[in-house]
Amino acid sequence: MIVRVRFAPSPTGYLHVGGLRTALYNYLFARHHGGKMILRIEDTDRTRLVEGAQENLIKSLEWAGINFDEGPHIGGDFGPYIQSERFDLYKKYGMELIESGHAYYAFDTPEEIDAMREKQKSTGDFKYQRDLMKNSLNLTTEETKKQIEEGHPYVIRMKVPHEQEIVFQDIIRGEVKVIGKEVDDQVLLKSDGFPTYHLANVVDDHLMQITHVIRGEEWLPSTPKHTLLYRAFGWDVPEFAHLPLLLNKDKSKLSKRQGDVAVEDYVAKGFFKDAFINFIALLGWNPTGDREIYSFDELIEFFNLEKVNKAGAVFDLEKLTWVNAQYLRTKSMDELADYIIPYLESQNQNYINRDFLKQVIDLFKERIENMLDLYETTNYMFAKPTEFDLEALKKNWKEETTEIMPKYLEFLKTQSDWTHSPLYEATKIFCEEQNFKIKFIVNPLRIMITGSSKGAGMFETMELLGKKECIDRIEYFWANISLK
RNA sequence: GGCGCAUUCGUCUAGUGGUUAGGACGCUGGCCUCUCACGCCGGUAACAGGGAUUCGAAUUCCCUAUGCGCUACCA
Repeated sequence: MIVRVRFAPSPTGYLHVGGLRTALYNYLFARHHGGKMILRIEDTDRTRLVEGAQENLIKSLEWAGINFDEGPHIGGDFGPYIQSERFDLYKKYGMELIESGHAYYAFDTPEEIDAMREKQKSTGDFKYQRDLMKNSLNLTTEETKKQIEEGHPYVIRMKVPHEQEIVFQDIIRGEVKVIGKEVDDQVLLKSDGFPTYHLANVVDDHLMQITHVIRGEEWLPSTPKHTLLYRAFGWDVPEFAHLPLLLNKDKSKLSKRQGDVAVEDYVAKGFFKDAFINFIALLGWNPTGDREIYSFDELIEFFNLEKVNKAGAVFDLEKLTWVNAQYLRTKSMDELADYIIPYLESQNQNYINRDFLKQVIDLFKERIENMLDLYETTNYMFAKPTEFDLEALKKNWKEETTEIMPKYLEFLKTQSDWTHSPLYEATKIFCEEQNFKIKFIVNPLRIMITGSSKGAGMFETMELLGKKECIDRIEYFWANISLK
C-alpha cells in the first residue's frame, strides 16, 4: 500500500509556523516512505475566506521546499483539491448517512440552539439535545418532508450512538477512548449546503485514499466523530497521528500576540530556509538527541512518527538564531552574496561591488548570526566611520602612543605590500623595534580606521580597505578627533 | 463546568525497569588572541507531588496538582 498524506489548510491568510511544521512532518513522512504528498484547500467556511490566501500559502510552502504531488496548483487524479469545488459530493454523502440512519435533519434556528444551550448551562452539558429539539428524529416523516418542501433551513447532524465506547489508535499517543454520550451530534452539513470540516475531511480523506492523517493536536477531541463517520460509511479508518502544539514562551498556543507566527515573518527576519526547517523539524521530534543540525535529506531519512513527542514545544527564538548562525557559517560567499544583495539593493545600501561584498562577508561570517545584521556591523567597510569609540580607545592608549603612532603612520606609508600577512609581520617588527606591545598599536588603530573596538582581524580589514583609504582615515582621525 | 491530551535542566530534547539521568540553546569560568567573534575545555541546572507494583523505578499502574486543547451551522 502506498502512503498518501495530506496537508489541508484553510485559506484564512498566511502560513502559520505550526502549519508549516504539520506540513513538514507530513512531507517527511511521505518522502521517507516513498509516498505521496497532497495539498487540499479546506474552504468550506465561506465567511472566513481571505483573498489571495491560497497563493500565499503555496508560496510559503514552496519557499520551505515542501513540494506536493497533487494539489489545486498542479492537479492530480483525485481532484478537485479545493473543497468548495467538491460541493455536490458532500450533500450526496450526507444523504447517504440519513438513509442509513447515521444522521438526521435538524430544523432548529440559531436562536433555538442558543436557548437550549442557555438552559443546559447549569448541567455543564452543552451538547445538542436531540430528544428535545426540532429534528427528523422527533418529527414524523410527513412533517419532516413538509419542513423541507416549505423551504425551512435545515442542517444534517450525525446521530452519535450514546452507549458505544469509541476507541481509536493514535500513532503518537496510543489508544484513545471516549464514551459516546460525551460526543456531540455534530452538524455535518450546514444550512448553506456546505459541509463542516468533520464531514468534508472524512469524505475527502477517503476519496483521496489518504492512509495517514497527520494533523495538530487540536483535532484529537473530534477524532472520535471522524472514526464514527468512517464506520458509518463502511470505510477503512486511516491511521492517525496528532502532533503536539507549538507554544509561546508562557506555554500558551503559539499566537500573534507574543511574536511572529507567520512563516513569511521569519523569511523577512533573515532566517535561512534550511535553518528554519531544521529548527522547526526538531521542535517535537528528535531522532537521537545528540545532534542539532540535519540536512533536509537526513530529516527525510531519519523521520518517524513514533518518536514524535507528546507534549507541546516552546518556540525558542534564541535557539533558532543559533541554528541560523550554524548554517550561515557553512554557506559559501557566493550563496551569501546572492542572499543579501537583493536586500541591500532594496534598502538602497551601497555595497561597492559584489566582489568586495563577498570579501567582507568572508571576514564577518563567523561574527554574525543573521545576514541581515551584516551591513550594520560592517558599515565602516563601505563608508568612512562617523563615530569613534573613544572610551575603548583610551583603554589602550599609553603615554608613548602619542609619540609612536605618528611614527607608525609614516611607517605604514612606506609599506608597499598591503596584503594582511606582510602587513602584520612588518608591524610586529616595528613594535619590537619600538619595544611596544602590538596590541597597543593595533587596538587604537582599529578605532581610528573603523570607529569601532570590535571587528575582524585588523590587517585583513586594512587589506580590504586598501592602503590609501586606511592612511586617509588615520590622518583624518589624527587631525580632527580630540582625545581629551 | 464537561471531556480529552500532556508533565525530564529556564528552553529544545535523549532515555522505554538497574545510567554518576546524556546532548544542545541560554547563562557562566577559562584557554586561544590585535579587538569582537568563532573554536576548544569546564561549570550551572531537571525526572510536578503522593501512593502502588518490583529486589530495584524518569521509565508500569492509580490518585492529586498544574498546563494545554476541545466543547460552533470555524477549521
